[in-house]
Amino acid sequence: MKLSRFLQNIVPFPADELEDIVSYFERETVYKNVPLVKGGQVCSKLYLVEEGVGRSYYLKEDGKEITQWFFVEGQFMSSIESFFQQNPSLYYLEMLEDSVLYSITRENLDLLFARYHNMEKLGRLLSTEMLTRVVNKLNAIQFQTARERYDYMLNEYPNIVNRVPLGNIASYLGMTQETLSRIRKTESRNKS
Amino acid sequence: MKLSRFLQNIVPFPADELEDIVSYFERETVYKNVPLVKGGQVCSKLYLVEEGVGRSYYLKEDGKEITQWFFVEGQFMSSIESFFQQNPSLYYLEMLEDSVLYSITRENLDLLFARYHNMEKLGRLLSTEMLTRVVNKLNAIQFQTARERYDYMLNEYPNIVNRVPLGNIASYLGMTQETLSRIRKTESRNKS
DNA sequence: TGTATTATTTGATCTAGGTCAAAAGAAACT
DNA sequence: AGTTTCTTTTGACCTAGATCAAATAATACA
Repeated sequence: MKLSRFLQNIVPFPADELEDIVSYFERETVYKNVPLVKGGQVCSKLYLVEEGVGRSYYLKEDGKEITQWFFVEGQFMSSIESFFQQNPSLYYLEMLEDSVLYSITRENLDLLFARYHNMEKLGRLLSTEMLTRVVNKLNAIQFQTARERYDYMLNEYPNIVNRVPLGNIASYLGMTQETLSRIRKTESRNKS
Repeated sequence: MKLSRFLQNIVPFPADELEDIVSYFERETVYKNVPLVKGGQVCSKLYLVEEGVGRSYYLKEDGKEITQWFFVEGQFMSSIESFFQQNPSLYYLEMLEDSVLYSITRENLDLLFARYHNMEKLGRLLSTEMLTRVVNKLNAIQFQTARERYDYMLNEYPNIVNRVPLGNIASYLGMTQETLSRIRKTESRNKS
C-alpha cells in the first residue's frame, strides 16, 4: 500500500501536509533475517511494513529467542519502548521475508509531531491502537490455556501462521514448540 | 496533586489553555468498592486519581474476579479500550479506598484534543507511557516465574502491596492467592 | 466484648505444560 | 542426487503452580 494512502486512512491530512510528511520517510528494502535493531542498541527508527512480515524478539540468558511481536503489511514496526523512550532496546527486530519498509527517524517524527496537529493525532491514534492490541495479548496470555491462545491467534492473524516458523509462533504465544506442535495435531482433527 | 500542576508536568501548557482545559474536568469523591463502570457498560469517562487506589477487574465465568490493573495517585484510570473505542467494557472499575478523582468525558476530551495541539500531545504521551507499562507487565507475565513476578511488583508498586487485599494482587500477577501467600512466607525469610 | 464475615495461611493432591532426547521431514548447499 | 542443516514431530518423564478443603487470623458489626 502506498504510504500516503495508508496515512490518510487514519487521519485526513490536507494534500500539502501529506506531501511534506511523506518526504521525511525513506523506502528501504530489507532482507530476511538481517537484524534492523539488535538488543542493547537504541532503536532510532519507526518502520511501516509495505511488504513482508517482521518480528521483534528477545534473547533469553540461555540463548533462546522469544518472539514478542509480529508485524505485517500496513503495521508500524519498532522496538516501541526503545524508540519512544530512547533507551537501549531489549529486543531484536528482523524481517522473516525479504521486505519493503518505510522508515522515519525519531528526530524527524518529533519534528512532524510539533509541526502538524494532525500528525500528533496520528501518533495518538496509533499508540492507542497498539495499546489495545497489547492489552488483548496480555489477557490471552494471562487467562487462557495454550490451546485457546493458539485459536485466538488463528483468528487475529490467520495469514501469519503459514508464513513464519512454528517455533516463533510458539514463543510468541508463551509456550514451547513441542506444545504447539501437539496442539496443531489435535486441532486439525477437531476441525475436520 | 492539583490537576493543573499534574498536566503541566507532562506538557508545558500556556496559562490560558490550561485554564480552559481544567474547566472540563470534574472533581468527584468516590467511595470504596462502589463500581465506577460495570462490565458490559461503555466507559464514558477518563479519571485521574488525586487520592486513593483503584483497580480494574474482569469477572470470569465462574464468578472469580481477576484484577487487571491498579491505579494510584497521579495516574489516569479508565477501562482503556472501552473508553477509546467506545465499546462495552470487559472490566469493572472501582476504588479500593474512599477516593478523590478528576474525571472528563470522552466528548469533552475529544473536543480538547481538537482544540489544542498541546492536548493532543498530552494524549499521545500518556498512551505511549501506558503502552510501555502494559508491555512490561506482559513480559513479566509471559517470561517470569510467580516469585519473580511478585518481586517485580514490589519494585514497581512498593506502596500498593500494603494497601490492597492479597487476592487482588495475586490475580493481577496471574497466580492464585494460595501461591502468593506461600511466596510471601519464604520471601520474608529471604530478606531477613 | 462476643459473634459473624472476610481474608489469609497451610496441607494434600493433581495436571497442564515444560524439559530432555531422539526420530522424521524439509530446505538449502555442493 | 546426496549430504548437511534446520524445522517439526513424537515419546517419556517431571515440576511449578493449580485446585480443593480445612484451619487460622483479622475485621466488621451488634
